[in-house]
Amino acid sequence: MSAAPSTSSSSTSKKCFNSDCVDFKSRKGWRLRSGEFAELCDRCASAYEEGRFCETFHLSATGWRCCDSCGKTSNSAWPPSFFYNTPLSERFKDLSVKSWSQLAGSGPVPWRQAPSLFNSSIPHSELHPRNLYEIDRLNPSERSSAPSLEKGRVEDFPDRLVNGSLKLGTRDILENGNAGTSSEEKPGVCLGISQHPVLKEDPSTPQLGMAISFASLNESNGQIGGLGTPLRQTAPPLLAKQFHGNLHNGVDSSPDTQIRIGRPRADARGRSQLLPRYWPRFTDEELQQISGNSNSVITPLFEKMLSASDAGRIGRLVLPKKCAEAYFPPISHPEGLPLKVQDSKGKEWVFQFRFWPNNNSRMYVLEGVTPCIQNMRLQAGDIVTFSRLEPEGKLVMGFRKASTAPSSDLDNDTSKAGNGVSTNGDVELVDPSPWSKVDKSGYIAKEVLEAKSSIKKRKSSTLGSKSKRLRIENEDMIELKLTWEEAQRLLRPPPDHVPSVVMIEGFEFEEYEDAPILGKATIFATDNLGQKIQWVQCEDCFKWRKLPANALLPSKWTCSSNSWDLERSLCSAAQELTAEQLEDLLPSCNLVAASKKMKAAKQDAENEALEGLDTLANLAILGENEALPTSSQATTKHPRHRPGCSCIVCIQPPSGKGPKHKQTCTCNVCQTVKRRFKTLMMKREKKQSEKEAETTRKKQQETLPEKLLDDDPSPSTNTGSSSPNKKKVVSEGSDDDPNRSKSSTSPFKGQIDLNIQPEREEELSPGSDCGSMMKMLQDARQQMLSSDGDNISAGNQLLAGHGMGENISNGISLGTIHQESQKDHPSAFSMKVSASSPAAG
DNA sequence: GCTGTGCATGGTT
DNA sequence: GAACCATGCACAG
Repeated sequence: MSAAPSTSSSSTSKKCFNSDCVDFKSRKGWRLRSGEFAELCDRCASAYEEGRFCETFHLSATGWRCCDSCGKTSNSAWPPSFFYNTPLSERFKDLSVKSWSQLAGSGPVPWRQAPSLFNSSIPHSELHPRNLYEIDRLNPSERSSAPSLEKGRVEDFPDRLVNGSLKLGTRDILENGNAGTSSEEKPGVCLGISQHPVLKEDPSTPQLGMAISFASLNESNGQIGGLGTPLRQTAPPLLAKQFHGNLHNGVDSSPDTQIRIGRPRADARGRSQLLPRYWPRFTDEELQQISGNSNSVITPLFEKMLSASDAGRIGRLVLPKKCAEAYFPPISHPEGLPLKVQDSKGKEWVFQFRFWPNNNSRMYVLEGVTPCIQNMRLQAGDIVTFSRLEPEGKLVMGFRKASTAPSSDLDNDTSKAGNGVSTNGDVELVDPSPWSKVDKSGYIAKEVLEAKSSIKKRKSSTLGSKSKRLRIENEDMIELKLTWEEAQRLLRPPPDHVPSVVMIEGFEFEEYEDAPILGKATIFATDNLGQKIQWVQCEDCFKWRKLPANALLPSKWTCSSNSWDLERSLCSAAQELTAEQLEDLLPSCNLVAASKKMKAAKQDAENEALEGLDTLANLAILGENEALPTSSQATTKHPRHRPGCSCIVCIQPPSGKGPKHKQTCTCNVCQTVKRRFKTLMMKREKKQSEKEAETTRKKQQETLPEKLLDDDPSPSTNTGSSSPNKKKVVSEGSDDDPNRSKSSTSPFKGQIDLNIQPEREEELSPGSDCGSMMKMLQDARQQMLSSDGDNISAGNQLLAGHGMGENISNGISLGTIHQESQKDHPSAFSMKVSASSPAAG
């Protein structure tokens, strides 16, 4: 076997991709892994188009070659191929008699056992939905215009009868290389296959318990097509377009046949039957993960975004009909079959694959998936992928969290980034919940953009198609709330890159030639020396650190990353910024709180305390008379919870009349509430004391002449605008260290009353038992919402400064942010905050 | 009353 | 308008 490797980079050369060729390139060949096309000379291009090259991709030796393993006898100097446009006749010439004998003896083969496009290196955008059957029906001349046949749907699914011998035969075929057929030689393959409607229930159809193996084997080796002897006579031109990718899946069992982990790859046959949203969009990493270190070939079958029903507790995963019929064993009885599925970790699950009669059709479901879904920590909006390992034939169920799910709409390389949102840690910008993730996949962006400008038209997406059900409900749209300005702050140009600024609807937008970087939100300022700096908050200790203004930070930043100030590279180091300074900085940067809140939303659901606080706050906000979603719904929809979560949040009944917490309760939730409340109160006190001090000072200045006459040193006559109790607070002085424990003169005297209402100092008493924690939170929120901006900011800033802003309940924090955003940025992204909205619930 | 099952309904493509 | 499919809902255990 010779190799004439040439890489995609050859595009810079004028030489043909085939290094053995001295001609100059002039035509495009197959798609390279790089996404470019191999550029070929006429001669090589013709050879390529005629299929005179190895159809097995050899990972270890890129480029063209002749391959003994797959039986190609083409000019050794000419390249292997992805079998793109390979005439069937060429392929079938390579079939060994042995293979066909075996095939003949294997009986009818489901159409789905036909060749597959697995491991195609052709991006989805290059793959036209086309199933084998369709392809099979094409004659060579038609193949050249295959795309025009896109709509040539196959009305009748091929029979999926399978018998036990088929598997062996199939495998044999696979192991013996190409088992393709040509229209000339095996004209009956497709016809025979297709003559049986898929829904035809043939009682004689063998019911294979773990039939995946056979199906997979067959399917993974497209060449097999309908292999029954009678079908051979009618085999249509096979395996043309579907082999955008190499056919090596199982075709070539030679040692050098290797999995090519490439993205995306799929079975064109299957895909042609499937809606695009079910097309498998595996990344290399995913495939690699599935395959592990084995030499198994992965056959991506399909994927599906989990609906609420799928991810719910019912444990029924509705399978796309065509996927089920294409890739799963045929079932003729509603009871279905048990199906072994291996997850990406190698754990094996057994689901019941069955169907329900439905409108003269069927609904296919996998039952019993709840444990698996929970094990994978999947939620509605996440994507489950089904693939098959060859030659084992194992069905593998993978998953892709919505946060990293490639856009099901984008068939381009951007899909890897997924959802149009960078996955490089920036997902924290949005809520990690499935719904928010759904959001991320385009909906929020769409809505935001629509709301803010007409920059981009709404993109219909798979998600959009499911919009009614998957669309974020108002009450779920709680996390992302950024103004353009804020969003701009998050965008950083790549280092040493100066963005150009464009004006859109009165807003300045920085345009980056290269993709901007979503960095950690920081506060830019100028230090005493007049130097531009930025303040960044440590993810761990929440202390603010001063960094050079040009420091480009990752979305997650901790003190340990502080290479600019080694003395403060530890969380234990004191914060340079005083509370006052921080306070001065923060009002203009609620972005910080917002971003942190979003970041918190991304945090794993393990932080029960914080979650509990959120929900408790929500409960308080909504009021006990306002219904929350049922516990199950909450579990499903709560941004930070997963189905089955039994934390205090998720177990809250719809009425909110969940478990009450006593003052002595020391659960995480209560402790967190206490801690936050304490901090909040400290901040308030401080604020008030400052106000009072300021007022007093002014008053004193105003009354100074009088004071000269009046020896009364008491400031008791001051202010009037402040609470009568403030004098006492003033006397206590402010506390620059928000972490410092409250002074003994606090109304709480070291004891936090979970039932108090923070803003009503007259009600602040240790013994107060006037309300529940929920009521407290509710009042707190109401106060914050009804307070002036300063108070709002104070509360928000305090919490943000303590790294809690992000953990405030949605209602509180969002309400706050919303208000400020509306105030400061009339065109702020107005992500609904119905969770905290009075209209909600 | 809860849960699971099977089917029906209705939105979406 | 048909097919698909997410979800609702009645019913049984």
